[in-house]
Amino acid sequence: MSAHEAIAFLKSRSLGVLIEPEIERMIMSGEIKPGDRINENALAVRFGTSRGPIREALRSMEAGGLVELVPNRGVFVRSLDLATACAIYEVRAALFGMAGRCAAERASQAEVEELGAMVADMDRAVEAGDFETYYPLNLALHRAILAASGNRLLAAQYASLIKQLHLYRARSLVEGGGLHVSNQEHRAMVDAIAARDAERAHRTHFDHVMRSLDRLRAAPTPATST
Amino acid sequence: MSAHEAIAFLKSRSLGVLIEPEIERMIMSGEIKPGDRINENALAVRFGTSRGPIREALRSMEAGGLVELVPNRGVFVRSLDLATACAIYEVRAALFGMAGRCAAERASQAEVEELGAMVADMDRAVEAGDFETYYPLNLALHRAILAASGNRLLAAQYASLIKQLHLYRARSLVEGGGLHVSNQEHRAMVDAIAARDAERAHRTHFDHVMRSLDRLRAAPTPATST
DNA sequence: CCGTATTTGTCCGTATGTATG
DNA sequence: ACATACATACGGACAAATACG
Repeated sequence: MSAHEAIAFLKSRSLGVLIEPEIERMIMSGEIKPGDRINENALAVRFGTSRGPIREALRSMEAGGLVELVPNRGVFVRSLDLATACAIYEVRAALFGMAGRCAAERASQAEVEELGAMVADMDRAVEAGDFETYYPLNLALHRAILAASGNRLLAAQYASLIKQLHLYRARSLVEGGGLHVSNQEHRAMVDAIAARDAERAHRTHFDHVMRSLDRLRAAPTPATST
Repeated sequence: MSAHEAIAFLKSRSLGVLIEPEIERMIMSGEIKPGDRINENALAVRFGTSRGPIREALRSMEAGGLVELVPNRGVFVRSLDLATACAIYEVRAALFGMAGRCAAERASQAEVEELGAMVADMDRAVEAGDFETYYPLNLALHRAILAASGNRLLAAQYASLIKQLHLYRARSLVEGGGLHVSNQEHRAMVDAIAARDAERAHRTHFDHVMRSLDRLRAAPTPATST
């Protein structure tokens, strides 16, 4: 009875825990934008609860870096400037490099083959010029590498950073620009993992993110429109 | 008027924010131990507030990895097993390596000299066999390197990991064992920063933590007493 | 510069779920 | 296995601070 299981799951969790991912989704989808103030009462009526669980969820999200709590003023969706985005990229590079190292040491053979298949799919997407397919594949590859690292904390921290990067207004430039030329970097990363070469995996994964950081720094002040 | 400033500071913060570091201190000092359940009512009467701010503070601490919230059961001080502690060490190594790299690129000359002085102090403490002095110097050196990295997020994440490591029951073995022989590693780290050699700084800092991880893994199941 | 309205911060009461005898 | 005691989870209301006219 999946219905009973679902109800049991719902009842096994506090409302705050259930509400938190919903608010996250509202931020990620752009329904609420960086800099916007979040009205506790509005959210409470929207979710049909009181303000207590809302406040708890927001408190948890503050620790995750998605919102800022200003005393007696309210909670604001965090807005990242370029310098902060670069700082996040540096941490991300460190974590991703470590993920590559751990994956080279600990990934199962099945995981290695899965990574190789993903890069092959991305190659085909690049050949076909199909960036609508390439972008989610890119995200999936990164997630798969973090999963293959066998370090849950590493994966969680990395995922948290990715969420925070969505709060950088000009992120479209970074996401869109130059991705098609970087699949050879993906190939080098997965090759190093397949060769069980921890040092090379570490370096290729680290450099991959650091090159993205270079592009981010090089990007001029972007046009804010669209 | 520091008194007025203090009062203004107190009033500028919500109670939950003020209570959070107090609960943290109770955990760090051992007043509440890993695995213990935290009674919200008891904390509320202790701090002279209602349970609302307590719950908010605990919710924030959950995101920091210090406590676990079990629905309808309560909050428990997190208890780390060896595997989780090792996972934290891996993330810590990644962050610390990046901190060394950034410090080599961005530390001010004054900061470099300060780091050198700290290592010299630690050398003298080792010579004198004064480990009561050595240990806090060791912590201070690590903090100074993170500060010199110029990346606030990096420093915050690293500090969070150090807090979490206090929840590993057998940490005394890691803290006490083999520290006196590692000051040559500190010397190598600071030398690399002083030479502005980012690659070497990255490697020496990374290896420094990874060697600690090796000692942690090599440590047999410890005696739980004392 | 002041009064008003809105929102946050806090407290308390009640219900539900868990643990224990 | 049942009933009791206890702690948590939620809702609602009051007070304080801020923003606006």
